[in-house]
Amino acid sequence: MSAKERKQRQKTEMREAILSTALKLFSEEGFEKVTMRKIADRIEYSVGALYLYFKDKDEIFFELHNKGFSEFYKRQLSVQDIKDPVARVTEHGVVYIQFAIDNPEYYDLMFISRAPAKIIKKNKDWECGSRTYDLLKKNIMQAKDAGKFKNVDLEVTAFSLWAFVHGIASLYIRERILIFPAESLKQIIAGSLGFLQRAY
Amino acid sequence: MSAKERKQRQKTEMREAILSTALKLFSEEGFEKVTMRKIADRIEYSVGALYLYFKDKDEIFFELHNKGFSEFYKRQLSVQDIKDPVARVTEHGVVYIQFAIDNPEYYDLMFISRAPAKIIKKNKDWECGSRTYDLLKKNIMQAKDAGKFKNVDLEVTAFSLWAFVHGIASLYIRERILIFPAESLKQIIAGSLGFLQRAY
DNA sequence: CTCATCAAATGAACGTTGTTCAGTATTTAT
DNA sequence: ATAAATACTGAACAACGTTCATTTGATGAG
Repeated sequence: MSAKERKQRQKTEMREAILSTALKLFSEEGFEKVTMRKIADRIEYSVGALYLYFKDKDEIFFELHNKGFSEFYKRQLSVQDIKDPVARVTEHGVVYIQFAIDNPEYYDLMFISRAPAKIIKKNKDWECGSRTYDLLKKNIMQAKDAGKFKNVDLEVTAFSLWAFVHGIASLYIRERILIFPAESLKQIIAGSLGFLQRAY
Repeated sequence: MSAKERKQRQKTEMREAILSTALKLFSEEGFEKVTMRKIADRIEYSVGALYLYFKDKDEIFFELHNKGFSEFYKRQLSVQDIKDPVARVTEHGVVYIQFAIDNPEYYDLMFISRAPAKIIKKNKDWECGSRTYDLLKKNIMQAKDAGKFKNVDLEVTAFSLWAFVHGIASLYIRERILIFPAESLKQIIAGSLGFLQRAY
């Protein structure tokens, strides 16, 4: 059955080619500038060919959104190196914001854009996101054992921390904090992460 | 000079007609579905006519964004009824999120969408936003006098509170919190506002 | 009242976009 | 070698924001 296997391999190879080309365009010009025709041009196929491998543009973006989460999870996992569970929780936030700053296009696609939302809705569980979320919750629980986050629900705590860092990241990416001069921005963000720790 | 005056009046009337039609479409179908042709159809003018009153679509959206801020400020101003300055700060957050839930399209345009960003950038100061922000800072200072927010910079505090509620609002609007069942969502949000108070 | 002037409004046209599908080329199986 | 299945093409479609040569309609002068 090597024929069928090869077929399968070629199919996934083509999918990968499309995705990596989309990713390149996407990083170069931002995901709003990525068009089906540009992708097709780069891989030297016709536009129509793309639709043999992906249902529509949103499906391509959904796959990129997954790739983003894979990189995101890797970064979040690195906080486990830290011994102190409380510092670990804080580091989740630092890493979160750093990811958003380093990969604004990815972040946008993952947490802001409506593009992959349809599929997220359909899948209902959003597995790629919850993996990281579970990690955060685990570390919050360990911080609880160390005496922090007393008298507050775990779900509420996790959501609060997420909302906080997402708020910072999304205001930054969608350019709503031009009020602050670029120099002081870093300090304000660092300061606000400090502020949040008062709630521990 | 009544002729010129009438001209002027007609000009602003037309602008208002365009804006209110755009607003209607916008509330009915969401701002991403609003097209120049649909606006033109409704007011029974040709597409080209719109461009005699607005430079481009973004300018229309920028005006709507301003209208949104006007309503937003009205709501935020209502917190001044509350005597206790600390409760007042908390109420800023409650009102903020309620506004986002009641007017998701407005909120999107005001704080998430890229549509009015160009003009925001050009104007540089974002007056409509800073008016509310100043109100918040004033109330934070009064809460400081009442013994809260000790040892933390005013700018950092204000930004932190904003980022927090914006995080909640934007995750809600861009449908990233489908994880939580709809029933418990309200409680989680209420809980997280409680969580934030631990940092006061 | 008539006519020239000028702003206001039109709508066809342009260059995009995502998506489709009848037709063509290529590969596979007999 | 030939038939069947699969892969691919690219013209075409509808909808988008935007532009501009043309037409319309109101205004004021003679």
